[in-house]
Amino acid sequence: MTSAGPASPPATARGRRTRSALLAAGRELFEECGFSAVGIDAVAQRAGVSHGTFYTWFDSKEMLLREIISEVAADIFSATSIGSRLPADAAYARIEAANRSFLRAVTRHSRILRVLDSLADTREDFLRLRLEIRESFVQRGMEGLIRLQELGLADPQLPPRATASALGAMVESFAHLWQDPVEGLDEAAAVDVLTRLWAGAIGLAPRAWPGGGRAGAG
Amino acid sequence: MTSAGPASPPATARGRRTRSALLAAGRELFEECGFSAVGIDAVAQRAGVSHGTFYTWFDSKEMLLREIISEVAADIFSATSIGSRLPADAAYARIEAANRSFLRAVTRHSRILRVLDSLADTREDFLRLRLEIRESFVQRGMEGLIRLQELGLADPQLPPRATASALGAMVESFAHLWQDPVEGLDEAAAVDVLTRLWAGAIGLAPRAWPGGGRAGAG
Amino acid sequence: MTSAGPASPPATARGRRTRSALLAAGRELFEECGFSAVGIDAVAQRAGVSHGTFYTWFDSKEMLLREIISEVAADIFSATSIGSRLPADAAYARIEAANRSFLRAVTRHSRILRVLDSLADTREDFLRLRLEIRESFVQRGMEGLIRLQELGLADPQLPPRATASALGAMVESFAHLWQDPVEGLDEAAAVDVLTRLWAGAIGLAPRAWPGGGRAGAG
Amino acid sequence: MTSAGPASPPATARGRRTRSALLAAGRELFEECGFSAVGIDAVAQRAGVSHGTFYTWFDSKEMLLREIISEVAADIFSATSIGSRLPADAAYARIEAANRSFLRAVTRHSRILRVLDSLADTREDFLRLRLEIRESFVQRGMEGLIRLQELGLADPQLPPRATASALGAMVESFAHLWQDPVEGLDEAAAVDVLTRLWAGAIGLAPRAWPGGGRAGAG
DNA sequence: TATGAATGAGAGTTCATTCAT
DNA sequence: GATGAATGAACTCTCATTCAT
Repeated sequence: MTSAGPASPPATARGRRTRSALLAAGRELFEECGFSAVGIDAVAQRAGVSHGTFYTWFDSKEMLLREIISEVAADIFSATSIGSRLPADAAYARIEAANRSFLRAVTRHSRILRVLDSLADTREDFLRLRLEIRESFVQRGMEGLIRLQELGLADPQLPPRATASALGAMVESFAHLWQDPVEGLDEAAAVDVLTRLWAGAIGLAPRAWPGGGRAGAG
Repeated sequence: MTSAGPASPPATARGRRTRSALLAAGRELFEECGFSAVGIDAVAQRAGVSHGTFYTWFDSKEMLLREIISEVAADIFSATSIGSRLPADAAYARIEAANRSFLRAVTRHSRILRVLDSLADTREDFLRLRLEIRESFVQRGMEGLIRLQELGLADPQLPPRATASALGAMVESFAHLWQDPVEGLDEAAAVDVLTRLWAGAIGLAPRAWPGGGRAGAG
Repeated sequence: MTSAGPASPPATARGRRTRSALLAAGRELFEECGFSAVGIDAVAQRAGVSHGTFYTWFDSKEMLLREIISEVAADIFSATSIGSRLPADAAYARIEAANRSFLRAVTRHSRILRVLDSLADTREDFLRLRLEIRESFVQRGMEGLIRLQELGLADPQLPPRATASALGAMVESFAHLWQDPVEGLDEAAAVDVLTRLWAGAIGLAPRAWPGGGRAGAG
Repeated sequence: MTSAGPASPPATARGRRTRSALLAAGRELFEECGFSAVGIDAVAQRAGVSHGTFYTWFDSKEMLLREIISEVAADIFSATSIGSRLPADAAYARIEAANRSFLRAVTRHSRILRVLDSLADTREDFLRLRLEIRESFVQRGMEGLIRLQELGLADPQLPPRATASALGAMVESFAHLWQDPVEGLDEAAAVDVLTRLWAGAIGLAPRAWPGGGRAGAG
């Protein structure tokens, strides 16, 4: 996780308030307009401070974004690391729980993550940041898959890393596309579909499915 | 598909050459640096003409990108519409063929598609363009799924549109992550994994798999 | 009168036609948009020839204007030099005739004269051109005034040159303000007012007025 | 009168100084070179600031001009609205006073008014501004004429509006032509001539003239 | 003669950043 | 800490003019 220190840490209550206001204003504006379309003027104005004050708290526009993203990353990390305290045989339920919390986390930060994406395209450091965020979820999926393969509950021919990458991307992309309850799917339904797809994809054994197997297909 | 007409079409061979050179230079630079980091000067210089000449052929930087993307879109459309002349029962093979050509097409244009992505974030018109490009593949996947569901060869509980969206996103995202033969997967292996995931995800019936079923799992 | 030679004189009928078309197009556009807002492109396009052809016939945009103005100047000169063959005692009628023809001439060329004005402001050569055009009318007014003063028919205290300048400017300005039949005055009425003002201004003796004097004023 | 607000009003003495310097520099340069020939760089340089600073105080070159002209307009308005506290029978003296102050005001701003003229030719908004400036003087002349006509002291056949327009234009044009003490006329003489012409033009009754009538003519 | 592509100086404008107060 | 004025590099775009064909 990249550290994104302030120009100098706030020493007073007023300083803390100003800094937070800038952080919040920046996040809102980046989400609304993207990175390059947002000027320092706009950030300062929305935070209710003058132009120059921005540089009291941040070294640059980029550092502001970096710090915003740090917060987002921390939130996503915590979303992907909790849970998993389910009994080992409840594979399906664990996948479902993981999908739900990741879907929620990504949806919550969808817009700012896309801002990050657009910078990750050309900037090495942001790319690393981007991959780190994904990694926590992918890692977890990979470990789960390996365990299931070892237990003979998942298709042993699947390469764990690539599989987790692909399925992680599936969930994440879906979260972005799904912005608002598009396609008539509420969260529960979305999680349901994604989990069925995931479970099927890794060939999760019928006895590990809720109801003991998959309905309908041959 | 948005039309992206030139200021005026070239009337001479020299004009055609210059225009192409600008198009090629633009594509290279956008891929290397992203949209906003590329100046007209750089494009003109790489094309070997003066910067004023750029405006002989394009109304703006944006129009240049639009035209580049038109070419990309056309290429992806053709990649996703050919084939599928396999016998109706060879479901797995058809999915595999579709995945292969889409994976190839997206990989081929990976960088420029990400440039498009970054603009799609804040610009309505580019977003539409982006969705159109995806749509051709999603549409095809959806139709295939519906047919299989009707034949009783795929999980009937899956909502076709959302499923095709999610799986399409999986393939596309994988293509982006997979930039260079990362993870030790060559194209054949990548297509194999993705197709296995896809087939499993939709619950493709064992008798439609190559070898009559999936190895190993439960 | 400033000569405004072409880059080279037209040697063929086609050449003559092209040249005229450019001249006409230039005049129309200058009148519609002013000098600096008109591009060579626009002139060429309206004349129905290609961009580069313009320079076959004119050295520069400025030379085009110069030539257009030459035509205008010639027209105004002829308008201010004809007539005056009225009997010497018909002073009022002569003033009226001069005013009418000048008013007409200026009205006819009102817009292009203002284009000239705007350049005359900062360009010595155009200023000279501008003054020359005025001069023909002023000169005539001055000579008339001197004759009338000598005959004891006009206020002898008026300095001829300044008086003719001021009254000439009055007629000319009126022509510009009067663009279209504004103020409900038709040409006859306008000429009538201007002539009454002129005659009164120079103190034209009552016996030289139509009807032997001015109505009403004590 | 069009308002021409700054981007934001200066909050410090330094800001006020800079803004004034830009205004003064702009006025000088517009007067010397005309509007379109003056670049922002030149204005900034003459004001002794960097060109970016210009945009701290003005939104555009056009707005700079607009503000300069606002000042001019205000000055001319005040010049044409004061005075007229002379006894009602002193018609000639009142005309003379009005002519003097208008002549002075226009002379003072001659060059910038011509810049305005050149823009008024093609730009609706500047035209309106131009007419407003004239209007204050014309209006006053018209009202004066009507009163004199009612008192039987001026030619009743003259249409007030057109008459005031024409005579106003006479004075204004004279001011422009008269740039420097050309024609050997000093201000007093110029005012004298213009007032004689004006008084004669409207047929001001002899008893209202200084000395009880006009010397010499018929 | 006519064409249309190429040129490049120069325009107006933006904005991240610096700094004296 | 906060302010707001100043900076200047960089940007997109225009257009009068040149010239090979």
